[in-house]
Amino acid sequence: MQPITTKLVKWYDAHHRILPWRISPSERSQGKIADPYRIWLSEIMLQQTTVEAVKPYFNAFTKKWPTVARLAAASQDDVLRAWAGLGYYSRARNLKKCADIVSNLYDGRFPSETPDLKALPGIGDYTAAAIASIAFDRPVAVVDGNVERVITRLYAITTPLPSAKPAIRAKMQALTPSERPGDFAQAMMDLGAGICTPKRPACIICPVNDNCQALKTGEPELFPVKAPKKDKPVRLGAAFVAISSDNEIYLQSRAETGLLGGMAQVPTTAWTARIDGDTRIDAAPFPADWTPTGKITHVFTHFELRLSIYKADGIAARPGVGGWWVKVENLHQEALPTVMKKAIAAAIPDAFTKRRKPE
DNA sequence: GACGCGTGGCC
DNA sequence: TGGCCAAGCGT
Repeated sequence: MQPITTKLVKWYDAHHRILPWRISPSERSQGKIADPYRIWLSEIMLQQTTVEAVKPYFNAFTKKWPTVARLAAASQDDVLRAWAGLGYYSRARNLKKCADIVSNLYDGRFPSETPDLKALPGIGDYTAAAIASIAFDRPVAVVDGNVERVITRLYAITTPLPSAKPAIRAKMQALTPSERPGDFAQAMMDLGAGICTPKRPACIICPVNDNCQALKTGEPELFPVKAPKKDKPVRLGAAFVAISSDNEIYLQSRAETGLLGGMAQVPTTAWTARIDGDTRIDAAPFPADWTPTGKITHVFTHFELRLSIYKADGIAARPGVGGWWVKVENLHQEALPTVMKKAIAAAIPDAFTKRRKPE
């Protein structure tokens, strides 16, 4: 019987996904070489984010900024505007920082060894290994959520995550070949994404079902075992959509770090857990006829936000405290996170009616 | 090691 | 429908 590694690479040759940032085995045989810039960009975007969500952003970014030097020449605000909607905005801030370093200190060439890669902003254990493996053929263990699931099932590891991570990494390192380590890593991730899925895995067509200890238990879905998660608190607040007589709305910049750091917002109260369930308008950005116009709910990773939306129409004086006014039809050019688009849409239902993915 | 950090799709 | 999940990182 062939080893697991061999089976998976053969399976990858026959069944790999076609992705905008991927050089397939057949393309490589025709001389195509992986571009570390595109591998890096895709890996940053793919952190905790689905392939389908990433594709349009990846295409927009590479069209706008074909090289790391071009990305380094952009402003952080340009990058945040292009990233708006993709989430985890510290990734975009670190993306720009990393591009600056690679462009200026590394002469535009990404380092190929994992310690050097890990030293760059936004690149941790997983991403350093992925770039070293996929772009530079280094035989390092690439461990993401897919690999954790595949490995814990192959070996029926019952230790809960994250405690099991060292054991998972050791198993992955032992499987990783010196020939085509990048294709092997991508084979593990494609297997996890398409066959060895969290729910209802397709074990019947899995190329390594003979090797799977979890399948032998009869309940492969029970792997990986995870530590219980905490419940989400609810936070409350109010947001203020000011509309001028010229059909502009008032935006502000959020603080550079923390939640939605550097992104745009409409004025808002603090978001606090309160037992009275009420919000007040004494924190409005300027005096106006603030009218309740709806409520929105938005679920972040670690809390649920319920915002009461207030609207004021026909403001002529255009007062403000350090923000700016934007025509409603130009709102899509701003670095507005989804929660703020929801808040604005509560006051102006057709503000974002045209589907705006990136660009 | 635990926590802060977005968003959209799925059942 | 709401809880779960998706190619994690920084502190």
